[in-house]
Amino acid sequence: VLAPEGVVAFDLATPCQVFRSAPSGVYDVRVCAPGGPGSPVPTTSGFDLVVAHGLEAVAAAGTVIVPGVEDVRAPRPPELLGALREASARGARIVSICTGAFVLGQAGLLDGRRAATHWGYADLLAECCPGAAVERDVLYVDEGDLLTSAGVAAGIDLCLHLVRRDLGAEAANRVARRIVVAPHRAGGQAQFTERPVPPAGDEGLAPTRAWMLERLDEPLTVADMAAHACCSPRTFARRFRAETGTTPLQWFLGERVLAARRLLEASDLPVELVAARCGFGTAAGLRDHFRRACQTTPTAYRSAFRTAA
DNA sequence: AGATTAGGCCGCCATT
DNA sequence: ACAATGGCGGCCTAAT
Repeated sequence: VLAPEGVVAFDLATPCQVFRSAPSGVYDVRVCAPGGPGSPVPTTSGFDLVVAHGLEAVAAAGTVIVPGVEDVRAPRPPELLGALREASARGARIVSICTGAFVLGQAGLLDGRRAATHWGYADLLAECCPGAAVERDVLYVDEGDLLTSAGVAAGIDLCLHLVRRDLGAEAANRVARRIVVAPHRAGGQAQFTERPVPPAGDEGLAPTRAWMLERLDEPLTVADMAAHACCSPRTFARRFRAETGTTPLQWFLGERVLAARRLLEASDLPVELVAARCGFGTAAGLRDHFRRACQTTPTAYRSAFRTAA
């Protein structure tokens, strides 16, 4: 995604590649499983790549990613805006990174939708695009067929989110490992955390988070967590937000869902047991949070991503 | 599914 | 003066 000139998003070992058509500045991403449609290029990852170029590619793409633009006010070519509108109307996923949201705005795709952009441009976007509900403090916004992200790094988070949705948590983790970034930053996470660098290893609350991860299946309360961190619940919550950008419970629930996804992908445990292992008291609880995070049910997710053992 | 209840979150403020 | 803390009350979310 960071590649400035029409090349590759992640790298050849990942299941996702991005191309840019030179004149329009439109990226086209294809993610496809082995044996999928298009002109597959074999890779070492087990996933094939499909190469596509130009505005014609937008007409066929399942996902179109619009990268950041420098002059956000500059009017974009009408043929580009038209191609984006058509793609969207036909059901393609439209994605923007950073200031790419301004292009979507010009195409009218943000009206009535929630959207994110770089923090330095949020006010301007709201101004240029009065119909859009600009979310200022999130890494990215997933509206299903419209996804927008804050700065470039948040664009990586968003793309990982896409890979996770398309190919499952395991594939996303492989990509994350390969490109050396954190495996999962949820979209709702704040753009700013009080500490510029997240405390690594044994600093701050990291040990407590590690401790929590080992107890995903236990009904921990914030009071319990605070006790482990040796401070009051109030202070714990405050420090937690400063370090992670979320609240203790939200982070914990997110990790539980992630664990559930991994279990669903890698095992045949009944949903009831998956729920129990991941700290959801009941399968209903799991379904509830699962739907919220993944827009599907655990069973549907499993049948889509269960890796043949 | 809907209502009740327990627990979490956050602004505010006094205290350290 | 200043920064961090922790308790309280009210609103909101999650669990039952």
